[in-house]
Amino acid sequence: MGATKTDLFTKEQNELANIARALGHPARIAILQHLVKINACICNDLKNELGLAQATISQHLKELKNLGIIQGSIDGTSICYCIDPKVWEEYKILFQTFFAGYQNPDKKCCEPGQC
Amino acid sequence: MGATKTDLFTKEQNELANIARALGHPARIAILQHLVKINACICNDLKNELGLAQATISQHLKELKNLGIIQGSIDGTSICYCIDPKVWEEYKILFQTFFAGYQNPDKKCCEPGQC
DNA sequence: ACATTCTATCGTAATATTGCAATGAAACGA
DNA sequence: TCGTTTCATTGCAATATTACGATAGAATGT
Repeated sequence: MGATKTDLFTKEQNELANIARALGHPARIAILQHLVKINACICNDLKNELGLAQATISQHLKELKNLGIIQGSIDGTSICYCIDPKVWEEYKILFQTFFAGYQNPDKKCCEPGQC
Repeated sequence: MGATKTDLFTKEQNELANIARALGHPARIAILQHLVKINACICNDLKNELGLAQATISQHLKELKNLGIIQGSIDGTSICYCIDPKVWEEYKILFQTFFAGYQNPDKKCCEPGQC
């Protein structure tokens, strides 16, 4: 035991959970926010921006790239990373849909005798 | 090493990452979706709904309760869980804001010579 | 060719997460 | 009171994540 039992859940549940888990680290949030802020590609200033080692940043970038939300292209000795607009939009809608599903019920929840 | 270096990041980044990580498991997504679907409190049918052991479900519920997105109230021998509308709305806006920050730039990203 | 720069990968250690059986604790009904 | 039901907690094992130093690979400039 110890591994997530993905087979118990739907494809959609696993997908949303995967995206959420990828966003579930402040370094990766910071990377994405930085990319959003400059609204362009970044090449080498990530090590100064975050306080982490180069190898660690590379790992986080790899996860975000695996998720598809960022893309990298080689530019000489450095690599340009930027947000993939399509995937960003797709995930945005996924979260929107998830959160939009809930409507605040007028009747109070978890009142005695309700269950 | 091995622990996340939360001190390197802002409170907002850590908060968003924490929420995302809590959503980063299909069982917890499934629990929330189930709560959304019935739009009321649940008391005991979670073990049948998911295929996990009671102890495991209890753990996931605890995490969601710690996050604040669900609340539980005692009803006899069972416990009613339901979504906390305020927190749900708060997190909904947090993710909306995060995703809304990015505007698809008109110029192509990661073109040669751009960096 | 050689040194330099930038990034990915490997190896390793520390820590966190996931899952379950077993055990507790609290409320209910007979 | 005693057994039942329901959920939380504990203890443990398996797996995943995080972080970094060291190393390797690829492109550039001299």
